[in-house]
Amino acid sequence: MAFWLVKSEPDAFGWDQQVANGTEPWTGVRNYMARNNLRAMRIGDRAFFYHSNIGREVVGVVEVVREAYPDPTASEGDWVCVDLRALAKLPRPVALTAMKADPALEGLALIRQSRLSVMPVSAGHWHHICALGGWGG
DNA sequence: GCCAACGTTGGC
DNA sequence: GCCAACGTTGGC
Repeated sequence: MAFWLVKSEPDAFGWDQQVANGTEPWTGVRNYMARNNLRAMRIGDRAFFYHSNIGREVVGVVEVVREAYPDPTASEGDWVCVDLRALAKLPRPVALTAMKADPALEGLALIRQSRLSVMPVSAGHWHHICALGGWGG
């Protein structure tokens, strides 16, 4: 199983909506590196749900339930989306500032490459952030 | 609201 | 194919 992190501005689409919808097509990615990451996702992979701009924290965990398929919101180009299902809310959201300050999370793509919207997370980093969030999952 | 980072576009 | 201009993202 691989681990990922996806970003969303809560203004546009937040964790509460993800939970309300259950399964949600993760559309609108228009960046090649992010697209490559979407394509590499496999059913059963897990991803952190991160609130950018407002909150700036990891708030929950989602699971990949459908692998990459053409993004219906793209009028041209070969962009893809995946379906993500809400799995768990973190008992304690993990703030960007906390992750930046944590030596165990050195090299985290979220910190290094702040503009990427879909990124891989190493197993080590994944488990560390889960622990910070109070989630045993 | 500002600005740095950085991906994309387009002129040459 | 280089590089300047531009647009967008996202932290502060």
